[in-house]
Amino acid sequence: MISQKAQYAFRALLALARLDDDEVSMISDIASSQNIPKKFLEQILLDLKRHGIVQSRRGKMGGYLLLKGANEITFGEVLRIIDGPIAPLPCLSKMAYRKCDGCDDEEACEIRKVFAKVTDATRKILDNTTIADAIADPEKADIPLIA
Amino acid sequence: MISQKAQYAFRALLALARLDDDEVSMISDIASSQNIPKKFLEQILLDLKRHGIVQSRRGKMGGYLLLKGANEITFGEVLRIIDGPIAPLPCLSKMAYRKCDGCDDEEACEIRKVFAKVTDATRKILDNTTIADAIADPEKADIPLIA
DNA sequence: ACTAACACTACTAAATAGATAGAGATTAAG
DNA sequence: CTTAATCTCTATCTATTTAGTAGTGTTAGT
Repeated sequence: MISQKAQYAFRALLALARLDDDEVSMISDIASSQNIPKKFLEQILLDLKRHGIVQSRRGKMGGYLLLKGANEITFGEVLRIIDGPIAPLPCLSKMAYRKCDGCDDEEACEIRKVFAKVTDATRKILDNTTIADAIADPEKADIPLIA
Repeated sequence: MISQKAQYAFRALLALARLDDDEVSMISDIASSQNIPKKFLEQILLDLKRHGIVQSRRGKMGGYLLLKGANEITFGEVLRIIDGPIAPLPCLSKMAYRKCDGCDDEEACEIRKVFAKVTDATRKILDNTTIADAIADPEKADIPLIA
């Protein structure tokens, strides 16, 4: 399961992606429209800001907006920021590789082989689906990415 | 990430699958050969037993062995027993469906659509890979399951 | 200056993960 | 039939993570 926090992050980003150009959205507006606890959302957006996904304007008339284009923000990228590694085993993670406890021979590990397939399949989807794709026409989203 | 417990379960099952017919393996042997805390493994095997995956013999000369054939035990099945639902969102789980908090229209949810693909891909792999497959010749394991 | 907005840090409660402890039940062997 | 080996079961424990709350600080528009 992905965390509640990650779900909130996706909801917020989808909301921001639907804004018109140069329009901003306040934390409290996103919080109420997306059913997210305001103070929690604050932290999430701040985190996304630090990672270069969104930007903010302070003071009156301030708010949040995307920094990158919606078509440049992948689900994988966001999930890694909020929830950490996508790989189901530490030994399969690119961003946080670690040998599994008590595993001597990684190359021979049968468990690793099976979950390597899962990881590949998951990455192919999440790293090739952007916020823009998700908002776009559902029919289009089903067209294979690799022609 | 799958839990440490699930990793232990897989290691134990792979070890049991490598036994000769009618041979049994003691918890302590599996624990020491697979680097698993013994008392923890006890609980895991008991759980697998209750779910009809392994069987046990008590008393002297006792131990554990598989109940089902290694070619009938899928990774998905084991993972569901130990870690619970495979789906990354509650609204995508078959075994433990639940509406996501604050989600009104499930059919329209863009997040759900993206993660539905992840879930399908993951299930295809985990529900079609058995303990026997994992132990078998690695070349064979790469042959697509659906011809 | 006032006020509306984001920024930051710290704290907390509940759940989960990863065990550990110890008494009980069963069985083989002497 | 007693002993020792082995699985069975329930309870407990600690650390970490999750999900959130609180409060103070900073910035910007009017």
